[in-house]
Amino acid sequence: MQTQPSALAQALDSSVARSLDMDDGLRVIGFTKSFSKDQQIFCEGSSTDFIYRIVSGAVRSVRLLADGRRQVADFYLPGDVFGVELDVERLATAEAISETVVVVARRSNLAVDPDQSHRLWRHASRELRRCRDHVLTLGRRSASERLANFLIGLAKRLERGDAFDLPMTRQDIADYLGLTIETVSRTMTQLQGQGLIELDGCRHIRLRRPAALADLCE
Amino acid sequence: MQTQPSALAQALDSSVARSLDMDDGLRVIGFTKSFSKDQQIFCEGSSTDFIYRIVSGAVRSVRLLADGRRQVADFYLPGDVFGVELDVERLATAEAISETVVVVARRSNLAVDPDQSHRLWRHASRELRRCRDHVLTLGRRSASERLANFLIGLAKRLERGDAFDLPMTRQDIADYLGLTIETVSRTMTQLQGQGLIELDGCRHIRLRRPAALADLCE
DNA sequence: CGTCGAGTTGATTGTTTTCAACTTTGGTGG
DNA sequence: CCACCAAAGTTGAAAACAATCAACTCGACG
Repeated sequence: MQTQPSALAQALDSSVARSLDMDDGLRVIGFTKSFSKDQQIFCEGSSTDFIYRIVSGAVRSVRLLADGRRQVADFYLPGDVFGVELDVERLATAEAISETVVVVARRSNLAVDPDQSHRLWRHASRELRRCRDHVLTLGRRSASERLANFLIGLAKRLERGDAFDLPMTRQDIADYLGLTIETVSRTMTQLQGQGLIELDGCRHIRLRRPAALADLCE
Repeated sequence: MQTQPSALAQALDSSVARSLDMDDGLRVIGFTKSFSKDQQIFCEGSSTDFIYRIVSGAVRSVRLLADGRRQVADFYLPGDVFGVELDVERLATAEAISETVVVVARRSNLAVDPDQSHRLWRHASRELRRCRDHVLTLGRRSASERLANFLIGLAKRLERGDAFDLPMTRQDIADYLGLTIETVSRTMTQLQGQGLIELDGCRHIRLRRPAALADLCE
């Protein structure tokens, strides 16, 4: 199964097609493509025919209200697949948070294999689960619960143990958690004051008492 | 394709198996089953092998935090299919809001037909879309924006024009919108005061200026 | 007609936002 | 290498919004 040369595929700034065996069994032949900080990967309303897997860097999925209020729907980290949707049009915009490399594949090339198709749906299903957890957080948790929950989830996904670098800015975190940047900042300080986390610069974090943090999330 | 008699199918309190041609093309042979107000249809952690379609009544999907805070993930209305998930375990509990009749079908009976399977996923996809809209609402909208958005969406789904009965209590609305019952009540009164809606009793609503309501949602 | 659950309204509190000033960080060029 | 600058982050004070606590009203049903 070869990727057809396409306008978009040819426009990709990567040169070599690479075979990629995804963790979850998704076998994809795609192209690597690099994005610089804040560069758009796809935008709301665009076609959903391409799916992506992050090689390095990080991505945010963003939606805007008419007056500019911003909601970050999700973050994607190295190894994550994103952009899998059955709808024809994208509902959100995807942007690179930092210098980011992704593998791009044409969904229609995968979907012909029912087995691959099933794996694609597994991703959509994971997405739905994350989205539902997000609803619970935004609907019913306080600022400190939101942040604690966020940090624990991030630590787990980054697989770096209890010390890691935040890939995103305070503004991104705020827009993900439905808070303001000031509230995120204050809550970070507060968690640090309680000895639950340790900040070294504003990006590097260590979870000092992960269990106590987890208690905050209920 | 016949439904196998199963422990659960036999336990259903309905007698006749009925063939149902769903609006969206889902062809299902299932059983009808009735639920009384507040009765559980399925609970968190249970198997996802059955899917449901509402014949009459209404259903809420609910998640709870450890301390009892409640989040309504979604409402389902007559004609809606719910309970379609790829995960093995259910993440939320489904409860009848009022006297409710549903058709129950075994997902594994449908999924063998790739065409039916595709239609099932269409539902999951719709669910994801609704969930993402919910995130945007809970993350970034004020109480009056949340309520206006909710009422407009409900009016559209109920297909009764601008006047309809709310199938759910204030508490359910509050738990769906991430507010308290008092805030929902006050916001209703406020929207009425602005001439945007008209309340006749606490259940019957008429949207007097749908366009102005829609403006509130941005 | 009385009771109970649901809903509304009022007063007050508390959390988060807003506005503003200040500090830190990271990158760039002298 | 250091100084400077802009962007990002923090902190403080005040305001706004929604939550909480409490009393009251409405409506359905016996």
